Amino acid sequence: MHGQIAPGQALTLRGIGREFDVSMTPAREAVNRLVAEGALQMSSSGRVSTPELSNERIEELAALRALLEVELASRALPRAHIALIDRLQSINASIGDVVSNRDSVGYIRTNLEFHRALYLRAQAPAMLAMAETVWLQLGPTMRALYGRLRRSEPPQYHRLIIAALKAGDEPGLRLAVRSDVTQGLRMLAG
Amino acid sequence: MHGQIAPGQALTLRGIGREFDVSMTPAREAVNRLVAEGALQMSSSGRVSTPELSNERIEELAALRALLEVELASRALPRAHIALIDRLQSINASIGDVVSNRDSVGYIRTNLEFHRALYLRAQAPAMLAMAETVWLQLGPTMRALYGRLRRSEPPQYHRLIIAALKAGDEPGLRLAVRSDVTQGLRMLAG
DNA sequence: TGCTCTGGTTTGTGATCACAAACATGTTGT
DNA sequence: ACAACATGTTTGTGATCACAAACCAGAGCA
Repeated sequence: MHGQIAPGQALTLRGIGREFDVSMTPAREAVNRLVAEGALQMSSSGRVSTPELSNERIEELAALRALLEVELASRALPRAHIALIDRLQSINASIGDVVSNRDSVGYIRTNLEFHRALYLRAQAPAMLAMAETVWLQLGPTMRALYGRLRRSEPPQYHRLIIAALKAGDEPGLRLAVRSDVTQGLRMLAG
Repeated sequence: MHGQIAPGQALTLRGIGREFDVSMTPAREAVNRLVAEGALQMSSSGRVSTPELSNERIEELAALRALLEVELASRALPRAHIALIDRLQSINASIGDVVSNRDSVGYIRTNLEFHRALYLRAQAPAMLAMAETVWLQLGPTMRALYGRLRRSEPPQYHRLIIAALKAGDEPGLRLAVRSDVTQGLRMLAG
């Protein structure tokens, strides 16, 4: 999810087992779960690797993010108190740190932490789980994205999201979330 | 997905293995995948069972169905030729057969087949996969639903969906799909 | 130089086993 | 009568093994 593995990277059960000092069995279980969620792809012969997403697939997943996350943000809006907004601003500030360190994994993780903190207030665990499944599918690709656009500051739309939350402006919030979610990925697919 | 298992039904790895004449290992893999997709729940001690969904969860999953399936139908609309509409009408007719046989599993399966046939035209595999994940989570609950409302005819909204497809009426299609998807589940939750 | 075959090696799969935790059941004590 | 306990059984977990399929590199040939 955090882009620690590049797209197309092959994985073996014995290799994963060695890496985490377990036998093949727990590695198999973990891999099976990730395949079920679409985070890893499995060839007909059973070999697993991180997926290399086509442009069509990236656009589809971006559309899914927009669909799900706009709804989650909308549901979180009436429950968004000042403590949440403070926390979002704090997370957003720490994105600046990782950005200056050229830490792509840290950037992705902190960015998703921003979104998750907001969506947790929606009280919609199944919907949040689906959004996280999409994040999981996009993880390796987001790493590649970060390599292309050399960011120097936190995402601009995060400020708009916070502003809309403060103002209780639902249409503005929906637009801001949709923009934030599709912005980067559209560039990658194009 | 088809409601063959009632909500709250407990499953054991050895039991599944016996039922399908395999050892625990393939049963374990299948169960793990289904747990990852939310189709089965696993207690802290590792016992698995079909979930008994709370009303809040049912409403959330209904909202997810509406969100995803309205989008899928909308994407399928420009590609919906006469052959697809014929097929949808054929499937819809066969719902009448299973309904008269009080065959709840057949009813659920045919109903989902109707939706899948439409959504396949959307050319959005990731989105369709998410919709099917929701169906999977709702499977046991839909069986219980069928027991309460004793249907005597195909879903009324299926006719509206077909009519909207014929007319190329996107707003009408969205409304019809949303109604069809939320109608039954709302009754179950209420 | 490029293609095909052919060994050896790697890899996933399913089965089986040992073990500990959890469960159910019957017993005992108050 | 009821609760606490003890015991025997069920169950999931992780490890290991045998095996077949897939992969890969090098040799041979056109």
